[in-house]
Amino acid sequence: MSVLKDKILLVATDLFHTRGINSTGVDTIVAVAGTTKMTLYKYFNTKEQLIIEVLKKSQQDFQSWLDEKLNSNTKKPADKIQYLFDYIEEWVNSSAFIGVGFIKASAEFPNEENAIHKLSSLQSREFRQFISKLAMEANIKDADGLALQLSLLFEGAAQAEQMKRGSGAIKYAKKAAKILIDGAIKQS
Amino acid sequence: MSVLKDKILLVATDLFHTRGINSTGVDTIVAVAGTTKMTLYKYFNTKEQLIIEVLKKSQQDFQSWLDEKLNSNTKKPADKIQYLFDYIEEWVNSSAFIGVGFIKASAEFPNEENAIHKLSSLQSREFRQFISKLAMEANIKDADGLALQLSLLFEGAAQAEQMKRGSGAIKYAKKAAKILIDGAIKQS
DNA sequence: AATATTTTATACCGATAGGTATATACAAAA
DNA sequence: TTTTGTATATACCTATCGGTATAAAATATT
Repeated sequence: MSVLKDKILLVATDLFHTRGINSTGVDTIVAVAGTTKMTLYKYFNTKEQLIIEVLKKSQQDFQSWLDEKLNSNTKKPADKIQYLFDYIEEWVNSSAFIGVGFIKASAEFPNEENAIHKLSSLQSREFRQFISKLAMEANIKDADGLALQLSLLFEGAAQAEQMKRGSGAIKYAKKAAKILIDGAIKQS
Repeated sequence: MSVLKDKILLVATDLFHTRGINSTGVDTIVAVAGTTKMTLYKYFNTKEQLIIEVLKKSQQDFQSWLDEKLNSNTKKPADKIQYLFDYIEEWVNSSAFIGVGFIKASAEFPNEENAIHKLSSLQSREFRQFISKLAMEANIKDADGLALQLSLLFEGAAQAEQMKRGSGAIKYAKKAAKILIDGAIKQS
């Protein structure tokens, strides 16, 4: 990938999170990235396409980071779900955390027919399925149900952190997750 | 309140939720409301002021509805928290539900210094305190902690419903809430 | 009925939105 | 060294943004 395309993606990601997507013009992006609109539109057909690529990259980066964290922990796969919120907490509390892309995007593009909204919805669903897989490996009976509940805690905590940075919401989300996981295990 | 001001507020509320706040221009609002910009700017100094009044009214309406529901149920105040998510479910599943204003607004105005963001943050905090009061009346020890957890479920479910209408997330949020409430009561 | 006052409608303001036509700078290939 | 193709920069397009000056219409007062 071109170094400039990468720079544009990086800058756009930051600006979208700190100023909002619709409030960030392409002129601002290229100015901060130190390039021009012609260059931007060479790599991205439209602003919508840029938004979509930003969202995809953000989610991929997070998933990769999370996968590695979970795998570096050499425990049995069945135990991964127990550590999920520890890593989520680490991620949320890291200085690099600037929010969850698909949460913000779905708010700015509420129309369910919109391509960006559809992608956000898909990413949310995929993350839930990822949790569900962890739950299944932990032999939890209602894996999908637990995954949905944990994803609500995750999205709620991300939301809370967006409203007030350093809210500490994730700490309580983690506690709630433990209660729900333990309860689900008992019934399995 | 003037009938036209009321109409503008109503139309703006709907458009903000269905199209997004930043994506809805004042021209569109007055066109749908059947009036003109001069009239709008007579009642609201700026678009920001209109947004703020829309947010305040939305939250007041929801709180009033919820209060009445909780009070019409003639149970002891200590039991109200047990029914909280039943009413939230009713509200979310009603056809009138179009989302939670402060959640969307905080996503569109991420800057913590922004007046709209500050209001969103305040409303989220106030709702959490409302839940905390219910928890205290139910003699729950860590009322604030439980309230925070329940608010995460609430905001997560609202988020999920925003991503995919009719997701059924609220049903599982309700189940999770029951587990957390029962657990908190046991420790009190 | 004539005047005074408020409300509404039209037309416009500069700034910025996303996007592009054209020209120039710069490589690599010949 | 000249040619050829690609990447970059400048300038500009139309549409729309939030907001307003001004004039017409409607209402109230005398």
